[in-house]
Amino acid sequence: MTLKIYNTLTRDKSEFEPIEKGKVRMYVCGPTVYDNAHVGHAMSALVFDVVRRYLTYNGYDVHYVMNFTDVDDKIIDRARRLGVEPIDLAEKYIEEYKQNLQDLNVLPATDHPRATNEIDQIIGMVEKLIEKGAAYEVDGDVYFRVESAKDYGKLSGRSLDEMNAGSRIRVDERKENPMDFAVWKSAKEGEISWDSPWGPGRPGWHIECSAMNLGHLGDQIDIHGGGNDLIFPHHENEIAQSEAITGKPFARYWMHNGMLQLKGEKMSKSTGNLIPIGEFIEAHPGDVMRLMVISSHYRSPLTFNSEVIEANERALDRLLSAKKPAQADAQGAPKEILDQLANQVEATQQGFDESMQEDFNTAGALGTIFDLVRMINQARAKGATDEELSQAQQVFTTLTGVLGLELKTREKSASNADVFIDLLLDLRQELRALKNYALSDQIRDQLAELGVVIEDTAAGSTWHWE
RNA sequence: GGCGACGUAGCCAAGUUGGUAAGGCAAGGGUCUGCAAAACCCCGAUCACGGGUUCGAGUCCCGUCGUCGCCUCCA
Repeated sequence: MTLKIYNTLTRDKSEFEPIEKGKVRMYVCGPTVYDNAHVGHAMSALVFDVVRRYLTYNGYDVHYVMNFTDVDDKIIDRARRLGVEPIDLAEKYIEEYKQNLQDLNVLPATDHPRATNEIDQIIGMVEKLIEKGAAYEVDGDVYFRVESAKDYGKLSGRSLDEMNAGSRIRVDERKENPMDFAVWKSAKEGEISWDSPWGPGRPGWHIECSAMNLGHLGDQIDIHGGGNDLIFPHHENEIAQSEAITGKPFARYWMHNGMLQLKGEKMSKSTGNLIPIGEFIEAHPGDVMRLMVISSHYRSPLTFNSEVIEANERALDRLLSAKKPAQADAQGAPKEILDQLANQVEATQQGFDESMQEDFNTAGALGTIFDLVRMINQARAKGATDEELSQAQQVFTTLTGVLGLELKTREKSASNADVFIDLLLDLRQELRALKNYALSDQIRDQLAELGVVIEDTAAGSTWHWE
């Protein structure tokens, strides 16, 4: 396999080679847990879930770490306003996020570390940075000295000169360079804090990710992921800190997903245009969200609106159609059709890999899966038996599984109304036999209004919830 | 102002190293059906605009217009 990955650091696509053969160390920046997560977070989680699944599918042993930032200004502010402890607030949203991920069929990370569990490690790192002259303390705060990192700006493609020149940052006189950033923040009166050599305080945002990386994955990792809004300053700073500490190149491949666009704008807290994951999940299957994400390239912005949601709901139905069993009276399909089906299975397997290997081109991969769907349905329509369909359906299930699609066949229901609906269907069947179509259609229409969709086939009628 | 990405049919969207455009949704026509539904078949673009390189460009170069992201917390 020759997998190519677009690397933000080098700004090109290059062949993926892990540090250690057969193993992948992968870290993705998780959310700051001060409120419910929105579908933009879901996009990022889904993108990297697919990356992880594809690597696993190719035989890599993937160690996947996704962190939670569970202490920072926003958490503290919100907790204070709500009159609760910051830790409890964070805990609540961590649990909620984990549930969101489960609803989206995102595999749990190998580790889900949190900043507050890494304080000792962080303090140790800050000490080391000071020792090495890469950080300095002022009034209980510790700042990273950006000028100590000779290649600062290499990820985001900026230079310190440029940044300082057009700077919109209010200058803190205590800093040596306006771009210096906090690795340790002194606590204000009454704020949650931990003791440190510089007095009570808490970690800066960037250092915690460095700590969790180094602590859980080692000095060097293969893939570091996150939204492209994190490139600067977060990931830039993570590199500076980590490399200052270890003296080694930090992550080999930096992957960044594009932003989800709602009403033509990035979905974000500050502008108030957002949809919580929970809200979306209540209205649509998780597969719909996933389908939206994988039907475009992960680095592009994702168009998110009701039209696209609806289109993908239909697309999901179409995928589900491939799983349907043979017709009740299936006699076997003509050889010509079965040959075409076999060819399509092969073409799809090959096309899937070719697309995925090209920087995880999930949209292309999905396209070739839809080709298989059409061929399966065609074979079924031409009388293929379950036996004749089975191999193609297995491949279909495997490949959609690599993309993380659940494709749960719609259960008849989760309620105990089933027996009554079955009863109505039986009744309707008899009315149809008597050619009393007025009444039988009335049953169908009224059930439809209640969300029950009836499908008549040669072998009888079936139903499912809308 | 600086850095970066993008602009492909009504909508979403793919397009590997340049050789005449995947797929999904919608719309329309047809098969099947008592009628529907589902499924199947048929049907649509010269790729923002202008120039250039080339035998040949959506795919490389330059310019114009437009959209978006980052530069401040952010997936």
